[in-house]
Amino acid sequence: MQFTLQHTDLKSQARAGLLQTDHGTIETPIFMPVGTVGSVKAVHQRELNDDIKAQIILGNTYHLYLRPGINILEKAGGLHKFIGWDKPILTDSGGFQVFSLSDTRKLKEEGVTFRSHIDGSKHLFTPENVVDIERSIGADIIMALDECTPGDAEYNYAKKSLELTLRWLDRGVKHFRETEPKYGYNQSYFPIVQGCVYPDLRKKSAEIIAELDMDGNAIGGLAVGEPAEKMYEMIEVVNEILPKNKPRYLMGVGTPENLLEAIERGVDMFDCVMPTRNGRNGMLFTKNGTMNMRNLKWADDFSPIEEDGASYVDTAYSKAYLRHLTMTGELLGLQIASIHNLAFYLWLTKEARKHIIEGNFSSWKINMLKQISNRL
RNA sequence: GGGCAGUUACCAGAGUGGCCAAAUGGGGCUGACUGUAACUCAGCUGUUUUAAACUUCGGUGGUUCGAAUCCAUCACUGCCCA
Repeated sequence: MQFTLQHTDLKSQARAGLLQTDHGTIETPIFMPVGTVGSVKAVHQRELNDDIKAQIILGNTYHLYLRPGINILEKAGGLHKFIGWDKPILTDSGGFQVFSLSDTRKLKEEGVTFRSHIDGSKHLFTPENVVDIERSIGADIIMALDECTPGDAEYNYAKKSLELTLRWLDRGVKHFRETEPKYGYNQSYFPIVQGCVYPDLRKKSAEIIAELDMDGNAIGGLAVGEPAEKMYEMIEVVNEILPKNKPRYLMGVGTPENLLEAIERGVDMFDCVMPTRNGRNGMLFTKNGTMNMRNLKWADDFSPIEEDGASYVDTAYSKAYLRHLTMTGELLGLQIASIHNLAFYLWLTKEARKHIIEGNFSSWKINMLKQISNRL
């Protein structure tokens, strides 16, 4: 994998780059749609490709390991083939499930034991076997197993949690270097910076990770309950240290505003369930602000979903129709909202990239922030 | 014509003397959602902007300290028998 920095903004840390993988080149900054169990919910691969113009999507190790299981994925020849997607894929390690399924997991030095949310069966994830599983899934970018520390964690807990994550990281990197990809193309292993909202922990974490000199680096444990200002502050602290010639991936973030603020602070890659999940729940993001499609005011608004929106669905359908689909629980409503939101997110990062290259990112961002903060 | 059952909020429907502005579900309104156990979750849904109070349970009249609940009567609806 190769990362090329094309432009760096003069007034900020924002950068535009190219990330080359064996499944194609990714133009950064980039938003990556989340396809947890091997599908971006309610969106066809063809729409993902042709309409949304996704360049890379996510899968999740924990979920894919439980279903369909590693055997099936190996028989299929890897996730790309299984799902019919020949562009890059990134898999999260299950670190987020350590956080989100905290009721059914136990952390130990060796790794983390989960109770399956499906049948209650017990499973052990270790830094090593997660690498193995991710080798079997065959994503282009695979993530280290970490503990995603809650945003409101006490210092002592955050410190211990970080130390465990770092010990896991050592083991994971070692195992990654000792193993080979299974499907004839390269995989890159991204370590994850933790440290909650504590600058010294974040610094320490970033320094150790910078030393490893992996193909790219991730910032995790943000947008998990801490104030947005803290998140921005942590990004600044971390990006001061993480190598400039490697892509930086801010995990699980976020709102359109979060994306712009993070891009300004030197982040290159994002993923978030927000465009798809909120879309399914009737919320639309547009360049003029957000809309709750269940609101009565759209009932007889026959204007396009978004005039000059990023997707064909924006002009193919009216607000009134989308509201109707949403209110009646029609599947088409989930599809339209998901396509719209993802197309908007991809448009937003593409536009950011364009303005970084043009050298007017900051003024564009200020204006954009104003627009997207509206409530329509 | 006779018999029986029924009429409760937007809809369906519980409640059969005080704990009832009235269960529950649906519908509706408004929020929330950040590396997806999420087509999910929360609040509100008689009126008065809150407190508190006021007006309601087909209509009218009555019994009672007190009625959605008991009685009388009228109206309407459904089912059954002619």
